[in-house]
Amino acid sequence: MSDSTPATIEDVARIAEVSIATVSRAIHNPEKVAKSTRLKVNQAIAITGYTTNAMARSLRLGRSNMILVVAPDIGDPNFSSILVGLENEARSHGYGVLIGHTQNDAQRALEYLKFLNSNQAAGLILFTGILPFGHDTMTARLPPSVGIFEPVFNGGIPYVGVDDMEGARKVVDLLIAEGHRKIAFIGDSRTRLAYKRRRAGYDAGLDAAGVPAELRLVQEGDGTLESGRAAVERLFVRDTLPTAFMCVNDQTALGVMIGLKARGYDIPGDFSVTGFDDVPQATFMTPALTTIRQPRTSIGKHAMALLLDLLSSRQPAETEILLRPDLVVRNSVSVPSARWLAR
Amino acid sequence: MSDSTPATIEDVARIAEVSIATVSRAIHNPEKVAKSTRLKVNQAIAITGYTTNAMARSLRLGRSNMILVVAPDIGDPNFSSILVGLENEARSHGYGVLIGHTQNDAQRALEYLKFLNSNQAAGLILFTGILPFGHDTMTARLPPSVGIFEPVFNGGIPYVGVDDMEGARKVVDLLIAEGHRKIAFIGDSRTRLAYKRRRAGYDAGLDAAGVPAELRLVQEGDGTLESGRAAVERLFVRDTLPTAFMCVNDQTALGVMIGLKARGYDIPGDFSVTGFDDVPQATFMTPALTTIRQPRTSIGKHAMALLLDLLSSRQPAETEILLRPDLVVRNSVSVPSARWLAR
DNA sequence: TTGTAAGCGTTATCAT
DNA sequence: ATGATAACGCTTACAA
Repeated sequence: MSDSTPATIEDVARIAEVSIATVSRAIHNPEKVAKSTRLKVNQAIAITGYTTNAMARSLRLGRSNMILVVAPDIGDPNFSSILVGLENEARSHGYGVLIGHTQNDAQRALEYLKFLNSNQAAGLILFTGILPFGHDTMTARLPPSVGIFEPVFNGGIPYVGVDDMEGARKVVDLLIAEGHRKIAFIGDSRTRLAYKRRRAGYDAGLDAAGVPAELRLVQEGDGTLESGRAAVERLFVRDTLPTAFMCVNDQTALGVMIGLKARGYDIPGDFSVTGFDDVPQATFMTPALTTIRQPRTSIGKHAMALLLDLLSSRQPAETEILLRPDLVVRNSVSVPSARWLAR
Repeated sequence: MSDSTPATIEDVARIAEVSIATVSRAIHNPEKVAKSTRLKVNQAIAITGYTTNAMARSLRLGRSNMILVVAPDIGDPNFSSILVGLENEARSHGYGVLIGHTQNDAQRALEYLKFLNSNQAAGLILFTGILPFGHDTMTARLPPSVGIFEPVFNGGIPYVGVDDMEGARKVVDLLIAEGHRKIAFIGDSRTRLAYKRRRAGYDAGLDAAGVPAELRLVQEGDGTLESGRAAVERLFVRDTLPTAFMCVNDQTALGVMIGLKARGYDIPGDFSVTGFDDVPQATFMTPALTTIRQPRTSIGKHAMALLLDLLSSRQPAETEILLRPDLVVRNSVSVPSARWLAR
């Protein structure tokens, strides 16, 4: 009973007094074996504590029950919530999640490719910004894959993201509703599609409200705290100051707040500031940041579900799933300061 | 060349004009094959793009190259930094990291046990608070394992943690140096060893400074924000107020700060507050929290290294590795308020 | 130094 | 409805 080596299908077969083929069938095609036999097998399994050896199974089947999740930075707090969604969905379908951390390093990424080549992973979840393994030719060798946040390989791979444009619209609409007309946009000029979409939402929102776009109010940064602070400095040099700063992400918003405070301004008394992402720190900023929440766990869940569908090739696979982001109203937005309106 | 199915060892052997045994040897025991043969094999490998099929290898070897990491909450931001350390170390030794998320649910944990039974993982990293699989008898069935933060199964499993007592000492010493004598300790009465040790550090620090311990200043909570707030209320009912609140963790400290602010006090003007852990939000609290930093990435690295050692049974394995925590001085501590000293 | 062959635990094909 | 058996790709005695 308390054997040192784990029970194999053969042990089960011996105890149940059937062949190993029958045991295998009893497990995977119960309807193809007689009820009485099934019973015997189940008892034998209970007695032995048998579990299928996944290695042998994968070898035989030619594919594993692992999904490789590759991200540039698994230490990113944004990553972990998505991981929860990915993991839950995978587990409930009998899949395990293998994680890889590329640090945006192609060499690292290549090492993970080996997990795929060596059949250790049946599918792949790719986080934005990676797609590092070689080039187009690579696509052919890739197993069923799903991207997170953005299309990969020019749309060759389906992805799950958030409707950035809608999120940005919600922000602009709030700002407009509060009475703001001079709204700066601190963007991110890096190539992520998400950033472009947030900018598009800004443009569309202004347009819908009949507010003429002022290009001088649009500052391109790189999504870092520092670039937010720098944008404030640049804006203060011009003669046109905004009454609100709409930022491409929370990091940038934090930078903007720091820059504004350094100049002695009050938020939201003198200027309103908004972010995007709702990072964990957003609640703790002073003032607490009004921003857009990414439904992270949900993104993970959907991405994994899509991948699992791909694996069983049940569906032709949608190429894009966009989730609805929510506006989180906290304390960094109020009406435009009379100080500027007066000018 | 651009075959649809991945190359096997047989393809390599055919091209190199040797037997598959020689190929295997050329890969894993290069010194046991002639230089010229090795060359031929390497060329053939390059031509075919061969990668060892990990499934077949693991099946044959009887163990995999995966490490299962089981945590109660993989969404916890503290988890992700440790994960980075774990992952880096594993990868650099050719191991992959499989993650499991138990949500403190024994049922979930059991599902992961299957990964072990089915030979999908060669080793196990356990985060505090899990040890959910059955009881002692289980220990026998466990593969080489390492705990994080705390001993598992009464020390049956080695672990890597932080020297909590030393960390707590650093906090007390700081407080004492600033002139505090009435220092409250807001603890966590749950069974984690770490909490006991932090308390021990508090006691030792007071003792070393010749400050008599006042039991009334010690409040036991449960590590949550709410328990910090509650502790403040309880303390204010007594007649002995502290000048500083030393908290068992950052969450509790946040609760204390909220409670104090609600009563109209200034931090650190009226009271000093300290935490432990240095969670990401600590910088963003107002005031920024003075706390103890857990060397998370390093913990992960050491834990994985220890496990890998265990796997190759090179060492008798130390049962405890305690890392040195650092004091992070920010703005929540200053000298005791004259207001209280005057009393 | 190299080759032959057994066997790791499965699943699936083909008989029965 | 069930059983025998080949094959998945690899590592490692054992022989040569």
